Amino acid sequence: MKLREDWQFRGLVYQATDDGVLDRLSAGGVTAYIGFDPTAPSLHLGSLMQLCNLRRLQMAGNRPIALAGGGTGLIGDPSFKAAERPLLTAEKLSENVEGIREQLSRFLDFSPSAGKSQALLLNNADWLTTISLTDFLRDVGKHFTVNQMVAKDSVKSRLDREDVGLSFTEFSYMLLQAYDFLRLHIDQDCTLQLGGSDQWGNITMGTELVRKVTGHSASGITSPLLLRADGQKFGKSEGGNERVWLDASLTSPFAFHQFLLNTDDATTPALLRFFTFLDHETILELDEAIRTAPQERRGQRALANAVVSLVHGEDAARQAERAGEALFSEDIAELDEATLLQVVGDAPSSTWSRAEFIDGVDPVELLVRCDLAKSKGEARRFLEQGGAYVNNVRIDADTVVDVTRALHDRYLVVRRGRRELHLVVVA
RNA sequence: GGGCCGGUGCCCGAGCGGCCAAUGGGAUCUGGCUGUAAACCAGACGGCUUUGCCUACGGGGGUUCAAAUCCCUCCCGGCCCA
Repeated sequence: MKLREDWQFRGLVYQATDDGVLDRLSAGGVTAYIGFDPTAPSLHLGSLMQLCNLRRLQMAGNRPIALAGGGTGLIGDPSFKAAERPLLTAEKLSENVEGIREQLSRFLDFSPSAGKSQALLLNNADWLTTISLTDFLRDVGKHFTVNQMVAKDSVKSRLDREDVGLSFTEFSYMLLQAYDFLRLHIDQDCTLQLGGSDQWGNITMGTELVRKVTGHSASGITSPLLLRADGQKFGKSEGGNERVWLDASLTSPFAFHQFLLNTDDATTPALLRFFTFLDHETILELDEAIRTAPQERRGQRALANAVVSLVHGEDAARQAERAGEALFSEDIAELDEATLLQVVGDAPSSTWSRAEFIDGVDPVELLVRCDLAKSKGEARRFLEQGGAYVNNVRIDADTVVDVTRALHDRYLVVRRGRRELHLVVVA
């Protein structure tokens, strides 16, 4: 299977600078890079597509470069952002870069045995923090007009806004990214940059700079923006709501698995294509299963298992799946101790002394102390609305939670709503 | 530096002296239906020792019986001018 056909089947290409680029990738031997913003100590679901794409092109015999934005992160990418971002400190950034390095190695082959397609991780802080301002303005800035920079869609909304502006710092970002491409082209013979569709403007700045400085042609490919069926962004939300992280300590494999399992029918076929390495035949079968027997959710199951396996390993995926089944379709009180612990194993837990349960614990306090409610008011609300459960039995504000409710005489599985869990161990 | 406009709850955005913990929309959350989905319906959505109290409308100060609302000042943002 040629990479070209595979990428077309999966719909991985949103825009490309030229038609030939997929053929060159299919032939192998191309060096390509994707940038990752080290704005957090872990990559999240939004980066997963880019990770998969790097992996795909490496498997096709090309050389992937993952570029950590330790330098560009100091500035902040304004592309399609509504407002200026707070600047991160250099220390924080280098910490984050380390975390990301770890995760990348699960997706890419960094070992010498990969030969010519051995993956590379670079940090643009290495060159961006050392180049002098005057050199930069002469060597890079000279090649672009403010006119064309202002015309970019990625910054247009910010220029039109009446309440917020666009600082020169952020405006310069696109030049820094263009310079990255130039450096990688000169130092590593890199001829292709990939990214999300929001990166199109930045990528074309890079291909242009490479062409102007070296006379060589460089290419760019963007992937479609991941959207849920209702048009919302997928896997994260700008408003600081929860993201789905690839780091197991930030998003447990169980939570990750559950998230994917709950993907709506309309979005699942796309995610199977973007996030998995399943063959085409299997994917088409799953498409069919989603259409004809949606209640079985075979597509979602395959998606969740494939992605969690990829990110956390097959054992973790199996365990997450088993935990979900036990939690949602079996009577939790029937489980033996070992199984129960496996099921709720990676939920947050706390240990309470037996003495606290002699007279029973106030349900309000229980929810708050289990971090399932942010305040007592919120806890009362959950109880009133019927959104609180102990061992899958709904409780209300008058329920006495004492040790007689404990499973195996020591476990209370406290749940809020559909799937927020906390395990209380009675010691 | 000057002129003008603006800073309200997670976001947008009303309010412009008391009836304001603050209309409305979005997001979010809980429940119902269902397939641990979507759509839809219902409810909740600052905190507490909850018929009341406390904290909140950029920060500080003031006027007033009473301020998100008026005045002063500082900080921050936008537009225009220098």
